[in-house]
Amino acid sequence: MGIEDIREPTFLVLAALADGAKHGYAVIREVKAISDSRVTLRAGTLYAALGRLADQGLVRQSGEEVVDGRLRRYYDLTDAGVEVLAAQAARLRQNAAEADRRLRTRARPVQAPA
Amino acid sequence: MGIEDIREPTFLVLAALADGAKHGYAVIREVKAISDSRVTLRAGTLYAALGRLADQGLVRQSGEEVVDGRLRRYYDLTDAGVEVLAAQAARLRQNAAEADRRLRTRARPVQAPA
DNA sequence: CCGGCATATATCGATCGTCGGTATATGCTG
DNA sequence: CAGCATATACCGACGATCGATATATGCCGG
Repeated sequence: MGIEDIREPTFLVLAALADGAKHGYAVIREVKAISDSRVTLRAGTLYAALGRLADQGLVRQSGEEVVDGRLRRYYDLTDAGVEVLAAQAARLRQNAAEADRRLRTRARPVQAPA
Repeated sequence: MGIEDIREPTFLVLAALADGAKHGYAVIREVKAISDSRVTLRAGTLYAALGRLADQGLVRQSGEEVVDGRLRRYYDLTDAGVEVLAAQAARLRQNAAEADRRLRTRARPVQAPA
């Protein structure tokens, strides 16, 4: 039960990093933007997720920076992270398509005669 | 925080019921088929999920039947269940599309000169 | 004819990701 | 100078899922 089981918040963290390295707080903002404000990550969720993803080799730290006296710790996807994100995205697409297909079947109760 | 937070197993239960009423064990088989054998529901997961979804008004019992001396308890989506499933599917599609878009951005490192 | 497997339901403890809250610290703005 | 955005991090609680177990029937192969 490793990298297969990813919940939405963790998926969105990977997605937020997909276009380039970001620091933690920026990830929180980005996830909110990506999800149309549906998902607002808690700090606890973010740093726990980053730690887990780092342990799984999907994310790595890519430098630190000090801006306005505040530390910024940057994170980025690894090659494995890119692959896993792509695979997960495909899975979501597949699940959504399957659900839609089945809903359409339900919505076609009687075949209208020609 | 109610119906917004649906994990993959619960989503697949709703999807399995989307094309018509089924009994519990059939849902387990259907979910396995839908997901290309990626997800094999545990009985505990299924009945807990059905109970939760019934409490939320997304699923209802639709009759019982005895086949070969074994009880079959049928479950079906409510109208609300259909709506929630469709909304969740849209969300998955959106998340997947966003991830793909960002991965493509990453994959375009240098603009090739004309 | 009997052991094992598929069918079918259901409950229970353990695990673990997420939530909500708290802590700490700096800089900007009203 | 109070409050908010920025920025990091930890901790207890919650709850969905897992894994195991229980019970019962019918079918099939050896």
